[in-house]
Amino acid sequence: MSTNEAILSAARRSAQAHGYGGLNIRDLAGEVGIKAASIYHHFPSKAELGAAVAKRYWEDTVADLEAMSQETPEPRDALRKYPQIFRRSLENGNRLCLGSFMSAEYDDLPEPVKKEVQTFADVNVAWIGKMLKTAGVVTAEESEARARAIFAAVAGAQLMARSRSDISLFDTLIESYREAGLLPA
Amino acid sequence: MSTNEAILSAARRSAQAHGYGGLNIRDLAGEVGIKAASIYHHFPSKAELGAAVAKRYWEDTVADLEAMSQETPEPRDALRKYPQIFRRSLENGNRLCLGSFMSAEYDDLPEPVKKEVQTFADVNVAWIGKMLKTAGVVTAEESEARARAIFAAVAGAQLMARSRSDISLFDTLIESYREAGLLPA
DNA sequence: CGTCATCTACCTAACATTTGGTAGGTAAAC
DNA sequence: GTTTACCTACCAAATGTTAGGTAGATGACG
Repeated sequence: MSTNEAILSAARRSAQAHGYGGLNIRDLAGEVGIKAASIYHHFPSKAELGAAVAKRYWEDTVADLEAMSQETPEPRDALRKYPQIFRRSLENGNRLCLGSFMSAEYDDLPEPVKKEVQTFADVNVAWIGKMLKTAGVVTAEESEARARAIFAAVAGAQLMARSRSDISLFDTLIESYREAGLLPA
Repeated sequence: MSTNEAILSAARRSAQAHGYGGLNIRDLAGEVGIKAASIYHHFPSKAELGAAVAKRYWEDTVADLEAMSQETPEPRDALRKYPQIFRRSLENGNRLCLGSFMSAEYDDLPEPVKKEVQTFADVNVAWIGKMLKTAGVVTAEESEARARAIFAAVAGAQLMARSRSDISLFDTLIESYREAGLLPA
């Protein structure tokens, strides 16, 4: 793994735990095993690093979602697996979805970071919407609105589970969404 | 309004916009119209101030919820109004529910603040659960799980709407929850 | 009633630490 | 010999917090 990638991945982990505001150049450098000043050899500023992290985050998410619909061609089944993406963050050190954390911090985010955060939500909603439409769970007109609702609800579930450090709470919340009819059973 | 209350209310507004980490003693003092050092005449530390803010926040929420079930005795109708509490934060300067913001920051919160954040979620879930049970929307055993799901979903909707600075998005998300059957129509 | 001590609510001034960021150097790779 | 990848050493700003002081209100007491 190149140093560049090591920085991006450490920064991502930190940002998922402490947010953009809590992301700290010195600690970040320490985790990568270099000095703080060396970070600036790879990224011109914290803002640009943050934007790069957020960009890579949604790109990885797109890849995960594509892999998911490849492995699970039945859109209903793929949709059922969707919450796993958020679950994995919790498994991985009780971390939050970067998009959720940065949404909370949104007003204080540098402009380039804001853009990428928006895109993260967009790609999620687009994928969910496509699955809904293909599966015929709801009408085509409703599918985008429903996709947004699912995305927001799953993010909320992750937020709540995290504050209790309780992954099983996440599971029961998702199960409740299914029982209520928000997610396909 | 006493200085003490002025501090609490300004701190609350700031924390709802920037989080606990983004809450800043100097700026806070500036908004109240006193100097930073004077804050420490009223609160021993930022941590204790944060805890006081969070405590007052859920106390106010309890009062709002009680008023709501007084004004709207039919629990189904009261439940329908529940999202308004979150909507008001968005109306009031695109602010987030303090509980949501602090849930995101949870790992970095001082201990006294953590406790109050938990309580905020508890009182919300308790109220929603009581309404569900009284209204008979779901079985008594399911009502707590469903209450948690509703709380998490509404918080998620607020988070998403905020990052787009779009209150109407919040409304359509809530409407989607109703259509899907998560919230009573 | 007057005066003296105490308390309240604020202030100025500073301190230590943490932060993002820069200047300039070094040593190996190409 | 230029470029790459890192370093040491520093800076300026921001942050939570403290020390110590002041002006006015309050209350006790001769």
